[in-house]
Amino acid sequence: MTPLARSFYSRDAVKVARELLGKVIRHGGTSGRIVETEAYLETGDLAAHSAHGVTPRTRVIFGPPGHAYVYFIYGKHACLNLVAEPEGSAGCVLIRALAPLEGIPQMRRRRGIERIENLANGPGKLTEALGITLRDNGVDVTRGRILVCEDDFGNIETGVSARIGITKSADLPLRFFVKGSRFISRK
DNA sequence: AGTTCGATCGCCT
DNA sequence: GGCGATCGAACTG
Repeated sequence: MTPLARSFYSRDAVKVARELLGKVIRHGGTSGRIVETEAYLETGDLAAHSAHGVTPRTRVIFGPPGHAYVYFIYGKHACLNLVAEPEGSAGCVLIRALAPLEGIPQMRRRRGIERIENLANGPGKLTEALGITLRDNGVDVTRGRILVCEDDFGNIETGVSARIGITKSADLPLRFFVKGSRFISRK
């Protein structure tokens, strides 16, 4: 399983979000297939953390593509993004759900539940299942502790919808998911 | 230094 | 389907 090249990420964030479906994320002994993503854009997107420019938190988003942007939300959860667009531009992709592949017993222990559909069917759940924390912010996902690899699955039927859980720029069709997957966070 | 608010989750009814 | 937990980032003064 070869990691995706940096050139994969150095493109339009919408394209990257779509094409990440079916790819595999690994961390430690755990991995999962991406079944749900959301794109966050540099322009015309008030929901993006980067909407108000570079801050200590958002600096990674403006940095080189193919790195992890991990942020803390609601006093509890870490969420994983992959930085897209060339360095200096601010697109990124939120990973919202995974179909668990390897290390499922460890994921069950970390999550404290059994049901496989619920191990990684949400942005806060999948970081807990894979053991990804704020310390992984800025990691190079083409060669670091977190790796994103080519898939060997067949064609994917892609669904599109508005993004989940936001109030600003809420109607843009920037959520992508594997149609019919049992592992997505919502229909 | 104080305030507001959030790209969520899980428990409760 | 509704809501409280929980805390850091960003903004205000």
